[in-house]
Amino acid sequence: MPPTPQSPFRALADPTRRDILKHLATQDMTIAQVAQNFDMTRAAVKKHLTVLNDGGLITVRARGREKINAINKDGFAPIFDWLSYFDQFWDDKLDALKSAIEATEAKKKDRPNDQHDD
Amino acid sequence: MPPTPQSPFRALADPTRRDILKHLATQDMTIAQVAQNFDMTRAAVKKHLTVLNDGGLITVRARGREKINAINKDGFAPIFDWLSYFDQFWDDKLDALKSAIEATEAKKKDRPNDQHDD
DNA sequence: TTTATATGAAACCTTATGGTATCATGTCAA
DNA sequence: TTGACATGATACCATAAGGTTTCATATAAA
Repeated sequence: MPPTPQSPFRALADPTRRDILKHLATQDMTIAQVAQNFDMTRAAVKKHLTVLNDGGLITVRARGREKINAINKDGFAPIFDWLSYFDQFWDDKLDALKSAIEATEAKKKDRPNDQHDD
Repeated sequence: MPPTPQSPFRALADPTRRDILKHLATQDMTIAQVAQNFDMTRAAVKKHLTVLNDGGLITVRARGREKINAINKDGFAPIFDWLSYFDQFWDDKLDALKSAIEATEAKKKDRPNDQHDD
């Protein structure tokens, strides 16, 4: 079944799903691994992962009987695109973000191999 | 009653509310004015405006019997803050955004009164 | 003051959402 | 092959969400 495309905004609406993304940002994880971080059943976590996948915010690949969930940075593009519509109203916010980006890049220059592992 | 603080992410989850924000970006509007742009009752639009207000994405001020709804750019800060957590994983996306910011700023310098219409 | 207008609020309906429990299926390991 | 394990899928439940209608209230205009 092809993943039902849906707005990533809906996927971000739930705090549990936002938490899941933060966990997945540190490393790719199986469903069970994700579920370990939450006080709910694996089935519930799996549902959240389905919504995140439908929203394009994660990708899922099989590894034997396991499903490896990984953050999909490209899936966030629609969010940035939508936010950019407001650019002209938010110059100060964007300036701050721009500074943050530059700070991040400077940090990376210091530690070029700061990577997450799978 | 103080507006119930809530996640702006939830406020952005609904496409109608995202549309409302685009309209409010062009000009402040009364509830009735906002409702004119949608094929639903004023009461339904008012509910959406309440959610947007709870999420901090708009402000509401009274003008006589009217309520003027205005976009609240500061309300988007939590969204940028949250997204910035992922900076280290998204450098290319952020680079693109940075370019977009710079392009926007250059454009503003050229046409300081550039306004979009829907 | 009377009437029209703009909003507020409540009751109600339908569907979506977030959760559970249970069972089926596919894959790994003895 | 057999048993354990990771996931898939379904049924079910309670509540939230998005919408309507209706009525109340506050302000504007005659």
